Amino acid sequence: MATDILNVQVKKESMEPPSEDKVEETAPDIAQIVDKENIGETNSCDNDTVTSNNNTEDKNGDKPGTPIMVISPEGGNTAEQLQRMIQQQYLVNLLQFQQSMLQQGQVNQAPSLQVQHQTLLNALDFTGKSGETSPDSTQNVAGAVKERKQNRSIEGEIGSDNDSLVFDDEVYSNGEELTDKQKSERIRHSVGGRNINQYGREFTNGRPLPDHLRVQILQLALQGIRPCEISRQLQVSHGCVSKILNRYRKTGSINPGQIGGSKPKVTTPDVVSRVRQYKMENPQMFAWEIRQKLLADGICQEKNIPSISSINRIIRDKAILQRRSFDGSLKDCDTTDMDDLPLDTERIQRYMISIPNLTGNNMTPSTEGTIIPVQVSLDTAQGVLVPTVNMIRQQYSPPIAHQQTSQVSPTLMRTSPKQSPSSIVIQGIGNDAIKTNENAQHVFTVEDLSRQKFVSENNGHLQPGVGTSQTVDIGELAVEGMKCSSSPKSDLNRHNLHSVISHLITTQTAAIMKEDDIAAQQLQYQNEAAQGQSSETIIEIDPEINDAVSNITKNPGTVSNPLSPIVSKDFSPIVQRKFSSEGLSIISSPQTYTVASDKIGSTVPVTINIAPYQFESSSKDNSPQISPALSSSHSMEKHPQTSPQSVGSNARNKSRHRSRDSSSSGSMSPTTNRTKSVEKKAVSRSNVVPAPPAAVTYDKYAGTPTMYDYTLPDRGLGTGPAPTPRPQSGNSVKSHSWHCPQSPAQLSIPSPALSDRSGTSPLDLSSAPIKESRREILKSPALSDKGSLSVTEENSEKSTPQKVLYEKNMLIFSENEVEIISVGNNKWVVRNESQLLSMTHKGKPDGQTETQTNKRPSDDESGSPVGLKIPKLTNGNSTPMMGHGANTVNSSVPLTNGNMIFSANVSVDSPAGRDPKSCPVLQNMLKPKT
DNA sequence: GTCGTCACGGTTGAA
DNA sequence: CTTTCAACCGTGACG
Repeated sequence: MATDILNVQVKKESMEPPSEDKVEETAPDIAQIVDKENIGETNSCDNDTVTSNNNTEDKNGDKPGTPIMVISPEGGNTAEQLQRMIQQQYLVNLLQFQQSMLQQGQVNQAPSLQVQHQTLLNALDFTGKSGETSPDSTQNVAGAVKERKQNRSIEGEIGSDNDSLVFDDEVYSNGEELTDKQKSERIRHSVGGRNINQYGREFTNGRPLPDHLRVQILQLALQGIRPCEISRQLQVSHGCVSKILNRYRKTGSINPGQIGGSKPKVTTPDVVSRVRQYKMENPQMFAWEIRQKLLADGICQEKNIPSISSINRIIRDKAILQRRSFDGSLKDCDTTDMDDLPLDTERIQRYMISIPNLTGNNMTPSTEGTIIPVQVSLDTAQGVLVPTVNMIRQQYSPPIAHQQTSQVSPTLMRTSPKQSPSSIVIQGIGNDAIKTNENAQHVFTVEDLSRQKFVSENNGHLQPGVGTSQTVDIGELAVEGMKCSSSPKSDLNRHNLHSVISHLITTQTAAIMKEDDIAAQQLQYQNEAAQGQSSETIIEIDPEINDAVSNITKNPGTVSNPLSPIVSKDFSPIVQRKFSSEGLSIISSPQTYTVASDKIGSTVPVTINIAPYQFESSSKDNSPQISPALSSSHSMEKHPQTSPQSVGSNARNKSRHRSRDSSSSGSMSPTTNRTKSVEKKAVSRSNVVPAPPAAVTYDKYAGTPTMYDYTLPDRGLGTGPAPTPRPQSGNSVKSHSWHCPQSPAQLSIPSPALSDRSGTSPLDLSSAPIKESRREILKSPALSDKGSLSVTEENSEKSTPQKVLYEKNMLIFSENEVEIISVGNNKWVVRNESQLLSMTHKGKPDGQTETQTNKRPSDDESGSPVGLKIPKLTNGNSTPMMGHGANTVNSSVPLTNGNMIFSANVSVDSPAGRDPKSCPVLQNMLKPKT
């Protein structure tokens, strides 16, 4: 009351200081003060209602009933007023406290008022030298106020005090009689940032609790009063009381923290240069290693050491700069000679797909026609093939997206007018699920890409910068992509996922192809495959390719034939899983690096269903970072000459073949007539084991292919412990960058993975809450159908999962696929939401792109917002990329609270006969959010 | 009923 | 000067 009045008077009217005698009142005189206050006809409320008051007139300025004690028209200077105000407030606080004690019958137990007096002052600790302040000394108080002015805005402080002290008479007159509804209503109608909390006390959102209340909270707590009681008594939310008391316990202070302002910048130019230097000296260095080195070298101290993310940013910026310069160099290349190169585009495509990092990197859902160029450069110095991935970021977080676009390889972005009739849609590359669709409507073939100036290959040598010098650790890129995923959402992608999916299901379900159609497509595809037109089903190894593969395999580090971007004719590692006999399939491509001397990007249209995946972390067979599907592919890699049937269980093989057939059916033109003989032929051919490209790569690392799953956490950037090499060499993602000499734990870098998982990398999602729906999914018809194995099942067979990383579900529709990843409870991530969105608008294929020349994203940077104008890839027939809306805006938008987004594009294949709604995950997603 | 936690909407001030 | 961003705030809901 009195306190409130005082504060209000000072702040609002900033005028009359309290009468001098009041100021000099000391604790023993509280009774006197009380009397005066009461005399002041200020309150209609009783003494118990300490906070009640009549400040309304303060607000309104015209309301009678101003306490006498406060009014003093001839107020002194502002400092004096403030000083007096504080003193008065302090006294009132004491009064309130005493009253509270009385209420609780603790008055006798309370310390003397003098003691309380001093205690309160100490608790306030205005200047950090609270012991010097004394209510008896006006000068001291004034000094305290002055010091406070220096540290914090005195106005703000007063204002904060006011926040809790100014009450609306209307509110207060009702006092506790207000119902919750009324209170909430008041809060709703609060004006000027002032609100009324559930206890009826007015507060200003965002401003700290006034000091006197803080002190009271502390005092009451020290008296043994329970927080809930304090909360009620002081009309402060219990959360606030808890917070303040916790702070007091932890820090010994009840003062609020510093509000606003910025931390001193730690990424000084010196640090930046050092980081870049370290990275340049050792490109495989992890961010945490760099961090450690900064400390070791004395560049930084613990207090000003840049964070892992900062270091990564520095590195990324550097890489971007390099990429830009690299792109510039590519522009000068003569590409005319490349147009007629007889490249096997499908193989290139497959290899593209097989590259592990594509998934993780392609965080931003590419718009249609997005090509993810992949460079596999030869690190001759180390005798290791170092895959380099160029990411095309269509958009997204302005800074990142902008940077990412610069990484696009110009060669890939240039679309050759010549188009292959194969009509392989290049939409993007799914990291682990690739499906070709016979219905591919988007014609942008790998051949197109191949016709692009594949730079140096034609010249028989790797171009500097393309190869080793421009090598970018895939892990970093993947991490970068991951980070990108968390970037701000695109405003253009505000579509409600629920509505989108609903629409999808509605429209796509009706369009599901029938079994006959699927079979026909399979036949066609197989026929074509037999003719060597389709790489998907081609299992027979082309002698040339085989030789090339062999050569590369034997000399992985010395492969220098630029004209052999394709090592293997068949992308055998693509593991296809058919989950049902209905033509639904999930295809996982083992992520293996392929020896492609240039950047290749491709997309395969895929039809799908709902195929739940589960990634499980395991220190045993399967690395948690590799999808089960990849693991399964491993066996193939181990036995490259073994026919697919010999790999794994019969059921698996069967399912694999089925899925292959199913998926492959989508990649061919439906116009071709298919005969049974052709089918048989194709089948027989399919038994021939293709040379696995995986064998070509990374012999240095136990001869295991380097694979990278988008599930991989930050590998190269080191937010956590360096992942241990995968036990299964075949599937393990191995790169020198993985071999960390020192665990981050030694660096005191917190990593949840340390305690319970030894083989996971820092950003491993396994830390994310696990959906318990695994069992559900296994039970779901989609997976249990006819004994077909789900990836999850397969994975569980191989190893005992210690922790489920997350759950991935594939929404597969006739021509599109949406990958939905469940990360924790009610947290969903849609990897290629843009596709999802574009699917819903598929009725309006973008026809404006027909003649448009593809431009590098960097070219578009200047003119348009990043990601808004996406280069449209067209085929030679000027067929616009369809179905994925060239104008579709990238949207790795976290659903709900999804904190991670994986936006790798996944191609889709022929329609599946399964009802998408059978997916439990989808069902959950479609549930109205409560 | 109590209490810790956290999302939310807000404020603040340095960059 | 405005904008951005990251700190903080108290509240209220949740478990």
